[in-house]
Formats: sequence, structure tokens, C-alpha cells
Amino acid sequence: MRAISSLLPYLKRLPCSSCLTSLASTLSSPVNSSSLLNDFTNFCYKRDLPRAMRALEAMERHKVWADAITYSELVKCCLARGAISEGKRVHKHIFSNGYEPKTFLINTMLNMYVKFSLLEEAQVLFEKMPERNVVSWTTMISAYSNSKLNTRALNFFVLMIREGVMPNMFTFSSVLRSCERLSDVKQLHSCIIKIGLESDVFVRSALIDIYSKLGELQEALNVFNEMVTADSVVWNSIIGAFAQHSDGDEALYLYKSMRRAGFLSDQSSLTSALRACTSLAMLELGQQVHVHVVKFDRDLILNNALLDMYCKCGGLEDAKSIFNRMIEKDVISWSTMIAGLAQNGCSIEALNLFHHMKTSGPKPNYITLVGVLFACSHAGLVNEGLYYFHSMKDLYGIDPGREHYGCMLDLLGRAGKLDDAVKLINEMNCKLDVVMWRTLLDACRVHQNVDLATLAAKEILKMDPQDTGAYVLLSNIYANSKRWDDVAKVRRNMRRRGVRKEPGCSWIDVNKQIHAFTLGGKSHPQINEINRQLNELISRLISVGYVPDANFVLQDLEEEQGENSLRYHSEKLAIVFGIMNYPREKTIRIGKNLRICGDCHLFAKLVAKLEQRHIVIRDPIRYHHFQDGFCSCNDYW
DNA sequence: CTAGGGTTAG
Repeated sequence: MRAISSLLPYLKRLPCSSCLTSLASTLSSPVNSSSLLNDFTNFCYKRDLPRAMRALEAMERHKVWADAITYSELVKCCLARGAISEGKRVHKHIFSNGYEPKTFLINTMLNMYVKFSLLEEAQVLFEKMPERNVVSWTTMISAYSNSKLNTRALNFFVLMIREGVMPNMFTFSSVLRSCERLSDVKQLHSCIIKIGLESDVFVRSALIDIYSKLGELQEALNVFNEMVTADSVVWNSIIGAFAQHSDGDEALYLYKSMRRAGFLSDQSSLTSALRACTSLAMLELGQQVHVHVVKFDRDLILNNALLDMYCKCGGLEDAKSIFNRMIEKDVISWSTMIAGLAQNGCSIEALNLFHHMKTSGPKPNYITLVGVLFACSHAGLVNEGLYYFHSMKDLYGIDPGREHYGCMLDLLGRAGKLDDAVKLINEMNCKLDVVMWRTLLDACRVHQNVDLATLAAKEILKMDPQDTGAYVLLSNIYANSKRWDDVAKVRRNMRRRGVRKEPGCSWIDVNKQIHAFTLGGKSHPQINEINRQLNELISRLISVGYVPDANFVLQDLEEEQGENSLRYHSEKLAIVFGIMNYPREKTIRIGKNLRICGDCHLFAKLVAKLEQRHIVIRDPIRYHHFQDGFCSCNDYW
């Protein structure tokens, strides 16, 4: 022992028996295997990885083995530290001669490899396991599910059943995530009921989630409603399901029910609630949700949802200040802000932000560039758009996809370059989808290209025989060139297929109550007063030079009645109602289901000037901010 | 030792 103590000053830390043992072995002293094991156990439980590993080496030399629980602690320690090579070393140790690792210990190793994303290693280990229990199988299935290796996950589930291993709730919540077909979910679902696991909250939320992902919202709701006890994740699953499928009403209803049931809102439910407000364009409600967001103000996803809500609900100033205040911003935050600026008519600002992103933001992705091209198309920035489109592959490594082509068609089409648009179509390697044809059709309408419009409308109706807009436009085109036989034919087709024109509708929120108007607005109790004030307003506008623009009657079937119905377009009624009920300084916010027509656009600009009002109209794809005789879209929409 | 929920797109 004297020889050892003379070495002590050279050891930085107090020596442990494993150090002593390794010294001892070089000095050929006898080994105390029980104190070696003791130290190893201590180091493992204290998560002292370096010393535990040294002890492990010593144990190997002396053929000393610890128990499985201690080893599994060590593996967990490797996992927690991200120590891959140490983990592999332990793997080698427990598979060396003279030790037979228990199944649960190998499971721990399996899990470690999976968490390190070393699927190959996990796979090899799994195959050489002498015995595989439900945890082993579930670990592999879960690994495949997380890596989107869906077929493999499902195959493993089948193999597991064939081997006679009974799946548990862990297995189902993993394997469900890998289902791509409804029939698979149905089979698993009945399996779950047979085994009696349907009341498990994990299984239930996984079921709700997968039904929702496959678009089976009713099934998701059934699973939810059959539930006796819920936890917050189950609630969040069902709220998220409806929020993600743009059923904001149902999502908000469920959100309120959740609060009534005594659950507090958390990051996930608030995110979904915001998304619901976004899809309903309910700014005021969104602002109420914002109040609850404050206590999670460092949550990136939630902030992104908040940002998007303000962008899409026309609260651009709030959106900007949120964006500027966000401590952490990812590519989604930037993309949201860029698209948001573009949607609100601030395309130049959107492009400036994109330049700023290149120097001090994350790498732009596919969606970012959709926003950039969208900004170009909505401001008529043809050259800029062409530049970004042609350089996106070289500069950002992004291949143009459907959405990018769609933006370009829109850009060229709106700018009247229909020939270039057709050229682009021919260069595309994908076929035109309905949305692209609609884009083209719209451009044709604006630029009066009857031949291409006719083709586009026919193509649209081939793909979607229920597309009201295409019938209406086709019929309008024919009407415009006095081809009354063709008009009648289109009408007959519409009737035969049971297609009805979606009535134009605008709405405005007054005292937390939504007032909706349709053409003529007959159903509103105050319609007589509204019409009176509207007529008076129109006379005053005419006296300062307003000329109703009947050219846009081409948008609506009902418009054949001419200027008089134009006069009672739903947005005009909503604007007048807003003037009647809002103080002058309050912004009049109007939502509508169809795009605004040129006459109403002009009307809104003039009213904004004459009445000194700030008017915001949201149509299905963008915002118009009217102020002082101008619109944020610069009359380009 | 194994499991479930939230954000950007024409």
C-alpha cells in the first residue's frame, strides 16, 4: 500500500477502489471485487459517467459483473449525457462472455440507440435479442413511427402479434401514428376495443389524432365523446383536430367546453384557439386569447400562431410589434411575417424583410419563397418575381413546386402577360391543378381573354364539377359576347348538377354581435334605414365624381339586373352599417366570402376619404386597408 | 425499459 500512497498526489481526485484496483492489478495485489462493485454502483447512481466507465474497465479485467438494474442506470446516464461511444462500450460489456443480460436491460440499450437516432444499431441489437417482450417490440415500432417509416412500423406490429406478444397501450399509441389508411386505423381500433384499452387517455388521443389526420373528424369526435375521463392532451387533440381542418367554430366551442370542464388552457390549446380565430378572421376574439398567451410569452410555436392571427385578421401593426419583440424567431416566424405583409398590401416591406432575413435570419425554406413570390404577384412586381423564381434553386437550393408555379402564373396573369404564363405552363413538369386553372381564369377575366378563359373554365369543371365560380365566369363570358345560347347551356348544366351560386355575403361585428348582409340585405331588421343612408351616401359620392363601375357585373350572375343590384352589394351595406354604429375613430372591419368587386372597391376608397374613415375589408385571400381615398392594394388585386 | 396534443403556403 505504500507504493500506492506515493502515487496519490498525482491523482487529481480522491482515488476510488476502481482506480486502486487498476493500480492494484498492475502491482499484482489482490482484488476486492465487492468494493469494486460497490463503487461502480455508486458512480452509476450518481451519474458520474467517467468514473463509472473506469470502474467498468476494471470489472471486465476481473470478470466481475454488476446486476442488470445498475447497468441500466449506466445506460440511462449515457443517454442523458449524449455519450454515444460510452453507450456502445457498455453494450459490448454486457454482451461479453460470462454475462447474460436480462431482456429489460437490452430494452434500455435499444431505447438508447433509438434516442440517439441509431436505428441500424437498434435493429441489429433487436435481432440478436434472445427474447423480445412487448417493450422491445414497442420500442422498435415507436422508433419507426417517429422516423416516418410507417410501413415498417405496421409490419413490426403484425410480426409482434404473430410471435404471440400482446400489445399494450404504449404499442397502440405508437403504431397508430404510422397509419396512412383508414382501414388500418379501423382494424387497430377494433383490436383496441377487444383488448379493452379504449379508455386509456394515451390511446384515445392517438386515435383522435390519427382520425383527424386522415380527415375523419366525425370519427375523431366519436372517440372523444365516448370518453368518460379526459386529460388535457385528449382535449387538445380534439381541439387541434378541428382547428387544423378550419372548423374554427367547433374548435372554439370545444375550447370553451374544455375550460368549463375545469382545465386550464396551455400552450397547445391556446395555439389551436388562435388558429381557430385566424380561420374565422375574428380579430377581437383573437385579442382575447392573446391575453392568455402572455404567461407563455417565450413559447415559439404559440408566438408564431399569434403572429399569424394578427396578420390574417388584419391587425398588421400588432403583428409587426409581436414579430419585433419575439426573442426567438424561426423560419416559420419569418415566413409568416413576410406572407402577412404581402397579404396586407405591403409587398415592398415584405421583400425588404426577406432581404433582412438573408443576412440575419434563418435559411429560407419552400414556404418562405411562396410568400416572397406571393408578395411579388400581389404588387405586380414582375421582374422581381421572375428573379426570385429563377434564382431560388441556386441561391436557396429549393426546387420550384406547385405553389411557386401557382404564384408565377398569378404574377404573369395579373400583369396581363398571359402568353408568358402559357409558356411557363409548358415548361412545368407538373400538370396544372384546379387552383392553377382558377388563377389563370381570374387573370383572363381581368384581361378579357375569352379563349383562354373558356378553356380554363372547362378544365376546372372537369376537375371540379361543383365549382360555382367557373360556371358563373363562363356564363358571364358568353353573356359579354352576347352568346345567349351558350349562357343558357351553362345555366342548364348548373341546374342539372345541382350547383348553386354561393351568395355573396359580408359581415361586421357590432357590440360582439356579427351582422351579416347578403345582396339586398333583406333579412336585416334595420335594412330600410341602411338603404336610406346608403342611397344618400351614394348621391353624395356621385356629386364628388363617383361613377358606378358596371363593368364588374361580369362577376355575378345576379348582376344582370345591372347597376341597381350593384348598388346593394353586401359589402356596401356592411360599410354603411359600420358607419351608423361605429364612432369615427374606430376601424370598420368587414369580412366577406367572395372577392370584392371593382365597384365596391372604388366605393370603399371614396367613402374612406369622404367620411374620414379607416375601413378594412378582408376577402378570402387578402386584406384591403382603405384610408384617405387609397387602398393598400394599390388597386391591384 | 416502451406512448398521446400546438405554428408558416396560391
